[in-house]
Amino acid sequence: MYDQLVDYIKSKITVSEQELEVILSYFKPVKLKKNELLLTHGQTSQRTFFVGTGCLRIFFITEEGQDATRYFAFEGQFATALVSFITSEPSEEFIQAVEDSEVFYITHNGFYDLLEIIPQWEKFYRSYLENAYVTNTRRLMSFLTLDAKEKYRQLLEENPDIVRRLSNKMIASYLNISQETLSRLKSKI
Amino acid sequence: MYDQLVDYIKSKITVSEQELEVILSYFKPVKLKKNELLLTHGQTSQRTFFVGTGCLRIFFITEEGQDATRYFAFEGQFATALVSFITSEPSEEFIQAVEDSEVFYITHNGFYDLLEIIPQWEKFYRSYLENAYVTNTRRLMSFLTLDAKEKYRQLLEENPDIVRRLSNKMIASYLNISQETLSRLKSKI
DNA sequence: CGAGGCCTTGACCGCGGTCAATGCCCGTGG
DNA sequence: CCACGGGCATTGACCGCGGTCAAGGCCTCG
Repeated sequence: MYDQLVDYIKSKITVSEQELEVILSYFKPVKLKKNELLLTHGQTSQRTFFVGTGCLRIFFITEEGQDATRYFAFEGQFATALVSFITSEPSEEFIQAVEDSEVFYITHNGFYDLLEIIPQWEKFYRSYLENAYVTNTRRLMSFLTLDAKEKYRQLLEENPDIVRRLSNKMIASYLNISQETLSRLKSKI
Repeated sequence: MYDQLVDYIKSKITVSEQELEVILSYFKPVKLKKNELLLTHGQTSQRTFFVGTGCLRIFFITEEGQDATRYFAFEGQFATALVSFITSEPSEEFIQAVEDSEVFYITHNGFYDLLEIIPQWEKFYRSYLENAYVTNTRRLMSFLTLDAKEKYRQLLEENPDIVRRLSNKMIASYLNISQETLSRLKSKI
């Protein structure tokens, strides 16, 4: 049941079996129903999640009440409201299960304990941060350069899963366009 | 002459004098004229820069030939085309001196050597990545939620230096609005 | 002194957002 | 099992933000 998580960790760093056990002992499983929130605006992000089955999304709500999705995490991916996790300040972002899901979490304290206990964990965190940075920067560049249609095209190419699996509402929120515009785009393609 | 750099490093991590010397030995100074490029599109980002005097900017050019600035680094700040530095792939981004500048650089290889040699350097990199991530994510959120006027207002509050010191062209590029729009905004405030 | 770059201002217009109406699908309870 | 209600998707009408194009003035540097 922890297999996916083990595979993921081993794909990033080299650790002994003992170390692996220590690492795993910090992760706890949780089951989630669709739409359940793991973190809301104003709370401090104290946990990082690994998705076993289902899907989580990280999003925030603008002053006008629209939601904007920053990230979807499917099976085998990590996710958290990273800014708040790093700064320990109240989070702008929400974390929500998009479908019924089974996830594992490690607490912020646990995560930082591991940085002290397991030398390789620092490398794990490095890789996590690097990935998060690259993903986010690419996303920033897309928003600065692409119009609605181009954003949708890019999504179709680079993340067809998202389009296949999620509702228009979710997709529109991820592309930061209105549902109506997305609907019109789809009918034209 | 290396004082600023020393202060910066000491503010981030605790190192012995010997370690500090090792670290500094990896940094080389360069003088730059205004508009000089340190990296252009298609090259791999092999260096990270620390600004002693002057200002660097990181930007990229869209298909329509507009430039969009991702980051300004003033005195006492680090800067690089981080995505390319991390991935070792050709950079989308350019690095340019906005003014006559004096900077120090460390090469990608040097940087990774230090990760092996100086245990604390891993922590330095961690802090660097965390900052870069937080900055970029906040920026992404601004672009998703604010209109032109609000972006300008936010800039005035959070980075008045940029407004005071740089040309309208630079500011507009940073806010990702046209020079004309910025000009109209300024006249209204 | 001339040329080129930057800033400003006006005219125009297109992308994409909002509002509203309608249809569809699905889950829930009588 | 069917009826109803609520959420999601589609489509049309409208319009405003901000971009482009163009002209004119100013400053700087060679």
